Amino acid sequence: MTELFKALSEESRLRILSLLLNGELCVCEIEACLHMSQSNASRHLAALKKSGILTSFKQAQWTYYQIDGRFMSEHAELWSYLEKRLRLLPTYQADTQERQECKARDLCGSITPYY
Amino acid sequence: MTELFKALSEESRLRILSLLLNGELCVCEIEACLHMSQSNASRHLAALKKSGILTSFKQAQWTYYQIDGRFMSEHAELWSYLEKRLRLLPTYQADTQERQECKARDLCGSITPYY
DNA sequence: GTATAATATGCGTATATGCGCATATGCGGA
DNA sequence: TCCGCATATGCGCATATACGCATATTATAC
Repeated sequence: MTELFKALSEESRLRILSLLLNGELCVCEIEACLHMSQSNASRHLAALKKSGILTSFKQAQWTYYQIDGRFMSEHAELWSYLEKRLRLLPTYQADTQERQECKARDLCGSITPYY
Repeated sequence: MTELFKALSEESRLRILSLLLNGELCVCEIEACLHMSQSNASRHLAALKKSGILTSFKQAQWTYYQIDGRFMSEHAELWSYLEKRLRLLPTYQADTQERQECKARDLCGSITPYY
């Protein structure tokens, strides 16, 4: 239980989660949206995955991370709380904006081109 | 938001919260139930208070801590989640047992003698 | 196979956190 | 007012965590 809260007690990780509310992203996209170093992004994502909040899958040379469905169902109330609060983060608007620009620039060979 | 999760990401503090599910306790009772040092108990309680989860009131020379009503209402979903999970902590049964024995021994001049 | 790109990880450093010990502060009773 | 108990807090130490830099690993394209 502490592991879960530890994972959630870091601002960068909460911002990552807020970005993932709108669907999966690869490491380099997170990196770009949050202006953080590659190693830093990778580590935070690994931490969130280790705690059970995220899952990942590989597509070519990219690793995509997304919210774990099991996490959402097994921690439904916590997740419902998070979902609302993450959108209220002071950084949410700007980060989401970056996300769109990032997708528009098609950084990685977008795996989900049609939307 | 990270402040809240930071407060919750420590096992001793979660155990304290689990004890407070059954009503307010003073520092020395927490100390006795969880077998922790006085300074340690005091600090954890101060941290939980600072994060907005607990409130305190003084009664003679004792400081009593309890879950803050505002926290429960302003973070209703999180609280609902916590309430359930705290009772599932592996330490919950034993800690609660200690709590009863503690109350029975009437460590401090119990402020709520009749129940 | 070789080169290149994306991601993961080892290492060192700075900072944060938990804890014990000692001490300060607050409160009540003699 | 002086003493004793409950609580808070300063200090030092050990450990954990976040970060950057460099390097390893994995996958693709040539």
